[in-house]
Amino acid sequence: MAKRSEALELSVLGILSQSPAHGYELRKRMISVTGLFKTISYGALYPTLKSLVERGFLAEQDNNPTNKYPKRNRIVYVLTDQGKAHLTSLLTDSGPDAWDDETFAVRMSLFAQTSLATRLHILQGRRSRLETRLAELRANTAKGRERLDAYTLELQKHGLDALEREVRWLNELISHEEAGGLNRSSTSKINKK
Amino acid sequence: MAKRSEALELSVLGILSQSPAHGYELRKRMISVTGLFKTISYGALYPTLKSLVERGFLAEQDNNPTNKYPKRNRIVYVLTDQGKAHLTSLLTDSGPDAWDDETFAVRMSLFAQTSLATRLHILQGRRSRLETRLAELRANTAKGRERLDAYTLELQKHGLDALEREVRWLNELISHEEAGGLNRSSTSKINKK
DNA sequence: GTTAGCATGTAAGGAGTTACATGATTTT
DNA sequence: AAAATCATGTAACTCCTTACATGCTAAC
Repeated sequence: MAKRSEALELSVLGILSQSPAHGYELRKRMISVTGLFKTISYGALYPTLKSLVERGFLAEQDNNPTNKYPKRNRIVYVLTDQGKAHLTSLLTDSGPDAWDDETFAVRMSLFAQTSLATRLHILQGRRSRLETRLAELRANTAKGRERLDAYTLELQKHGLDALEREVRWLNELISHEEAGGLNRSSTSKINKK
Repeated sequence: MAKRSEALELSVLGILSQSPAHGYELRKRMISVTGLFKTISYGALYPTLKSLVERGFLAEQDNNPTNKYPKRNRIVYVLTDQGKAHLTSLLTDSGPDAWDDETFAVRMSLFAQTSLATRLHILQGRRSRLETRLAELRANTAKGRERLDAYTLELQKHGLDALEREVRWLNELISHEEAGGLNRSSTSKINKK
């Protein structure tokens, strides 16, 4: 249970850990990070915020995010200490959900707040998840012989290609981590050409 | 409304247009084509089949798909004439839903049953959808300057790269279509290197 | 003979979208 | 002053997953 909701909550907590924000703004920031994949409707966002407040993870700052825009009926949300602790624990105990397409991106965008061990755990888990998919698809392609038409073949080829590419990318990220993390080494070596 | 359901129904009808099958088998075939992206649970599949039967698009062949496995309580589904017509019309009048990630793959896997005009329409629609996303992301990246950490940047770069790659792929597919379709020309020119 | 895989189905519940409802503020 | 955009929220509805319930057949 709680599959996507975990990803949503995680990204809300993650963004708020960087700076407080109100719902409308939150959504835009979410799109810019996770937006490669999905957008979230207010019908999902506001109830989530409400629930996080009820559980003590967020507090409603009645106004002023320290900058522009005088006053309005905006509600600025801030992480509570409990919320920070919750975020840390979510980030640390990553179950197999963390290898999912949607969740992985959110988690990686929060890597800066995690330990090397956690990062490696997630990257390797993701890689092995993709390798399993890859193996299944290849077995299928080889065995199948289901006289597929040119279009379906092209589609499969493209999908396979994208998967292989992501695995290579993960391999590079893992090497970098093992050599001290992305922060330390030059990032330009990845995806250089 | 009916967003995913359309994709589900489309892929059921599409697969059955190639040959009759029962639910269990159908699901496996679905995974092999669309499986790059998602799998479907029986809790979704069987009710869908039921509904398609009720609407007259499918008929239940009580037994025997002409081959092995003597008899069992398997239900083999066949497209009715109405179902064929429905499939054709779904394939032809493709609204903006057809550019969605999930739906696009299903539709492309059925390209062999469509006209050149339909194929071009979908490929171009998909491309312009991706180009819009791309433009938004780039604008965001350029303007933002939200001092993102190395991990988030790497993630964005990878996402951008994948998007650009898909656009190039679509461009090649479109050229090939304009030159007579994938069937006619050598497919090896695409994704050769 | 018992485990593993084939095969179908339903009920409860989760998670999110769409559509609606409302109002302030900024831009034209 | 109208239009666009910012901003929050709720209720109904849709679609799907999970968990359960059932039974056959093949393999070990």
